[in-house]
Amino acid sequence: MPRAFAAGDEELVEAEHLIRDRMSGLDLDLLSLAAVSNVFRTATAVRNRMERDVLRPHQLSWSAFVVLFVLRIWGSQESRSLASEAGISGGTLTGVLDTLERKGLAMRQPVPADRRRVEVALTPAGTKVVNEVMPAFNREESLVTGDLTEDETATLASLLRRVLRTAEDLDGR
Amino acid sequence: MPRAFAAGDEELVEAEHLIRDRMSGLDLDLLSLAAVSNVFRTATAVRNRMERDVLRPHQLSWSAFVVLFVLRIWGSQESRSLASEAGISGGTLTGVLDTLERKGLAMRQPVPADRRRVEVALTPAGTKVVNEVMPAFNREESLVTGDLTEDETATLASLLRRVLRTAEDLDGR
DNA sequence: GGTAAATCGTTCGGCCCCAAATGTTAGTTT
DNA sequence: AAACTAACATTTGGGGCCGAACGATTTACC
Repeated sequence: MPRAFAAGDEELVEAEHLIRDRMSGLDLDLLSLAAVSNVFRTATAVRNRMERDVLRPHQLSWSAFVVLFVLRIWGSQESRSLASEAGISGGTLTGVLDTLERKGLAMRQPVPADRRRVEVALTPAGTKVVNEVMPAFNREESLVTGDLTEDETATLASLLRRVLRTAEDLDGR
Repeated sequence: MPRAFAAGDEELVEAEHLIRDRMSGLDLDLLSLAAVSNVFRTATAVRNRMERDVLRPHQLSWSAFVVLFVLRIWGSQESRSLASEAGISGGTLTGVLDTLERKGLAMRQPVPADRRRVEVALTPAGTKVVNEVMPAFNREESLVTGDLTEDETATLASLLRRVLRTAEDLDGR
C-alpha cells in the first residue's frame, strides 16, 4: 500500500483527505482502510528487514525458514500439514523442499503405510541453522516493537488475533 | 508463521509454552514474537482473501493493483517514485508495467528532458478498473475489521504505524 | 571540453507463488 | 474383484520478487 498511509498522523490525515478527494462518491471506510493498509505496510517493511539482515546471510528464503521453524517446533510431519502450518500451497512446498533438501537442511522420507504420502524431517544441519537464526530473528522482532510498551505490544497482538480470526471465520473454517 | 500463533488465547499460550520448551536456552522475547508473528499471519490471511475474492476476478495481481492505485491517487509519475510508493523494486516494476501495458491499463511515456526516465500514466481503462476494484477492496477491509470497535480499529492502525516507523527508522531513512 | 562518476530503466538468474492438470495410490461401492 | 471416488505429492505455466549486472544518459569535476 502507498507509503503516505505509513507516516505520522498528520500525513495519514493528509492521505485520507487525498483519497477522499480523488475517490469522492466511492463511500470508503477510511478507518478500516488505514488499519488494514498498515498491516500490509508493516508486514512488508519488517519482512524486508528480516530477509535482508537475518535470512540472506544464511541463504534462506522466507518460506524456507518458516518451514524449518515449523519442523523445529512441531517436529517431523507430512507435507500436507507442513504446507498448511507454513501458510503456503502444496505446489510451493514441493519447490521449497527441493531447495532445502539440496542444501541438506531437510529430508523427505517415505511413509510405509501409504505410498502417496511423504514425511518431512529436519537434518542435524537444519536443526543447527534454526537454532542460529531463530534468536537473530527474535532480536529483530524485539527491535521493531521497541517503541511499544509491553501492554501495547500485547494489545497489538490481541487486536491482530481478532482480525485474523475474523478473516479465517469469513473463509469458513 | 505457524498457525498455532493465530488462534485463541489458550492456543497462543500453548504455542508459547511449546516454543519455550523446544527453544529453551535461547532466551526469546515471546511478547514481541507473538505480536510480529500476528502481523505476518494477518497480512497473509487478508491478502489471500483479497487476491482470491477481489483481484483474481479482475485478473490483477497484488502488485499490479497497488501500482494502479498509486497512479490513481497520486497521479502520473516516474518509475522510480512509483516503485518506491508501491513498495517493490525497480526490476519488479518493469515486469508489472509490462503486464499492465499489455492489458492496456497503464502506459509508459518518454520524458523529453531526460531520455533515461519514463513517466507512467493510467489509461482510461486503468482508471475504470481502479474505480471498480477499490470499493470492493475496501468492503473486504471493513469486513475483516468488523469485530473491532472504531476505537480499536484506530488503536490498531496507530500501533502498527509506530512499529512501521520504528522499522523504517532502523533502516535509516 | 573531455573524462569520470552518478543515475536512470531494463535485463538476467534464481527462487517463490498459486491454481490447475497429472499420475499414483488408497479407500468405497457394488 | 472391478469400477468409482477421494486424497496425495508433483509438475506445469504464468507471474512476481529481488539483487546484481548492464547499457544508455546526464551531471560533476578538472
